[in-house]
Amino acid sequence: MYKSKRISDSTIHRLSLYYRSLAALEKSGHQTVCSKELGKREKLTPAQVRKDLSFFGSFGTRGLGYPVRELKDKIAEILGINRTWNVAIVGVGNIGSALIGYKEFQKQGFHIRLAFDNDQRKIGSLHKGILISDVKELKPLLRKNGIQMVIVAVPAGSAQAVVDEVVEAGVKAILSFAPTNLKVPEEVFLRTENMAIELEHLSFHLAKPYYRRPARP
Amino acid sequence: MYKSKRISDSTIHRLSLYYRSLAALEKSGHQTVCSKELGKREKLTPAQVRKDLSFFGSFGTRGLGYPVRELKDKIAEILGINRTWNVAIVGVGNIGSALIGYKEFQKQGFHIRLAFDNDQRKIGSLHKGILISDVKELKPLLRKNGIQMVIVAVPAGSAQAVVDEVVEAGVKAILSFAPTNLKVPEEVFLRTENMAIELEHLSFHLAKPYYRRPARP
DNA sequence: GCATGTGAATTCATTCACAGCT
DNA sequence: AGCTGTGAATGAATTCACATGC
Repeated sequence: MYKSKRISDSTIHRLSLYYRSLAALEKSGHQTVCSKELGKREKLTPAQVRKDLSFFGSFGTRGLGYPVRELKDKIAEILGINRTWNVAIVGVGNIGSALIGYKEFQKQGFHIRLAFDNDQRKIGSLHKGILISDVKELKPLLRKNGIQMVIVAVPAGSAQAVVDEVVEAGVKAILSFAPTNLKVPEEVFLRTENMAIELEHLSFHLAKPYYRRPARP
Repeated sequence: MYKSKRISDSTIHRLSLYYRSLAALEKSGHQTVCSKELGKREKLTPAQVRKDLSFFGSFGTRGLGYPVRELKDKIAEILGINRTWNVAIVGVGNIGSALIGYKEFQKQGFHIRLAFDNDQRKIGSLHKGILISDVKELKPLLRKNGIQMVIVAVPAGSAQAVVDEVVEAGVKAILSFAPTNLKVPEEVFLRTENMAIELEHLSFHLAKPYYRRPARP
């Protein structure tokens, strides 16, 4: 039962995977699913699935498995995606503009409410239905629109300045695509994504195949 | 000296981080750096830095630290980014077109040579200097152009079919942005990125602040 | 003295294995 | 019988601590 143990990033990540499998199972009409089946779909052991879920409660029935619909809803609640979030994007370059149009975000309840840039040619124009505002207006607009998450997609050189403003506006969650280290206060949650690093994993494995890890069970 | 131990994904990831810090240090004229300083920049312990590097050799000098330039070059060699790679992108939608224009890839030696789509309106047109080919031509064109890595940025529904073709063309490294589970043979290295999952980490922490992990040392 | 490189110790994550419920 | 939930066991990653060399 509901333990107050520290939850690891990998557990959260796997919850997201379970959520997607459960959504697919629900669509195909499954009522229940067992940890073995769920694990098979995500290439994880049944024990891993059960352990992950056990951090948050007991959602299954012995002998039967888990109710698909209920477990999906429960995970949505845990992940905080049983509601909508107001998101802003700073930087409407390559990545920023791609994310504005990214359908998956809408589907999961992440609504892009605002977009910012510092390029006068972009400011004031519409991009996929979103008005692009001047980044000078960042702080007041974040506040006024009740933005809860900000995606930073500006060049490395301007990222820290943007992040500082975002923090000052009271936003507690930031996802950065700028390839640089950023400082935020303790209470702000920051994740940094770097697409180039993903490709470096590939090149590492191509360059040094003998380091390659064996396939998961 | 050079141990043949299995290298974890997290170690590879950190090598990429070190590489970036070293590049910055080199630019600012530093000749040497110690594990403490490098660790501080990446929010890691000095021991972690030394251990990571020790998997691949001994690059430092006791009492002094590591030679910035040399260590950077060594890591580039380990990561396989001391050379260029031929990359193709399949799917010129939001994500795909963003990646075609993503400057960091070029900088790291990842050259986007080909782009594919199934939309007749896009096929034959230029996108940021890259000709968009018909995805029907995928297999022969990958072969003819010596493509070593493929980035899959198509909708979930068509991703497996694309991946199958890519595998048949002999490509051994795939980075997928499709939000779905993909099957590849043992010898093909596949990584799946999911932007929505990144946002779910944020919402998890916003929704349940009491689960939040303490800041790293 | 200073900082690396590395076994040993520790912490964290995963898997095992089984009691307990349906 | 079938499958969950969970302590115990194992395995992996990180940190400690110190011998070694500049």
